[in-house]
Amino acid sequence: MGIIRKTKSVETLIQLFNQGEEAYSGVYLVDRLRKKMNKTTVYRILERLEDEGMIHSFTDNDGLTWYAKCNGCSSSHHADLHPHFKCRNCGKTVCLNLDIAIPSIPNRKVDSAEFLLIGVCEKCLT
Amino acid sequence: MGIIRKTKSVETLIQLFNQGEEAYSGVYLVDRLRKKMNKTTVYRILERLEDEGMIHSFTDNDGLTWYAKCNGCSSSHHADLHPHFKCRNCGKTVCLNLDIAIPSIPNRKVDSAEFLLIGVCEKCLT
DNA sequence: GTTGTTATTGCATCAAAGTTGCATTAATTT
DNA sequence: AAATTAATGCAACTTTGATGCAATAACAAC
Ligand SMILES: [Mn+2]
Ligand SMILES: [Mn+2]
Ligand SMILES: [Zn+2]
Ligand SMILES: [Zn+2]
Repeated sequence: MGIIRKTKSVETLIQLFNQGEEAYSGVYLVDRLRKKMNKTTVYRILERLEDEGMIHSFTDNDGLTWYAKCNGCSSSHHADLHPHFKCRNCGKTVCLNLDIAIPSIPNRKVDSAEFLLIGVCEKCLT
Repeated sequence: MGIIRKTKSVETLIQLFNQGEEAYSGVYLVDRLRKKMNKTTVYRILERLEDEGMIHSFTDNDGLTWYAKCNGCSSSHHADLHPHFKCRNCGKTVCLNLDIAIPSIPNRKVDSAEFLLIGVCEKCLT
């Protein structure tokens, strides 16, 4: 699993993620690429890019899945323990380059965490 | 909005939440109460209980909605800024009575946060 | 207790976000 | 250039939840 062939569709998505540090929801990507590729293709490429360690995904408070470029991940190791920020006004969502302290909980093993901050972004504040 | 009439179905759900400190997913509740009430009714009562401030909801990493009893909330004020823990083995999910420090982010206003810890619960560890 | 009002429920139907099976197409290998 | 097989498109499906509407049942007024 993972990307094996560099198709036109794969290139399109990779380029999109490399453009900015923004995160994109699956829904948004399907709509934005509607004319270039099928929705099934979008989701399958996202899955492969994630397997490869090129992007990571997370779930927002509405249950939607978001995707963003990884920083220092590989197919063998996904190191994406950072919070995300979602603007409840414009929807723009980004990765936050912050360390979050994972609280240790007695008698439980914590493997991963999803931390989503919801608020108003810089643009929407002014 | 909010509960107005104490129906049998409402009583059933309230009792369920008062039994333990566990969280329940909508899917689980619909299935568990399948013989007592319609799934539409389950979701509508959950909505009303949340409006009332009796329960709160959050979204897990699979996009499912979970519900749990509130501690000190009212219809006017929902104070549920606490993390949740989900066992990836048995699925059991609970509220954690921990303070989480909401990081302040320059130029952004943070209103709320969802913090989900994923790991293995006490029972599944042993 | 009976009657009237309207919140609540059940049922059918719909909607959105993905997922799956399968035939076709197009990268990549030989 | 031909063969191989990963990737794609399309249609159909699944799951979670929401909605419209007629029937029912709380609750208030008498
Ligand atoms: Mn991220
Ligand atoms: Mn909780
Ligand atoms: Zn914004
Ligand atoms: Zn467990």
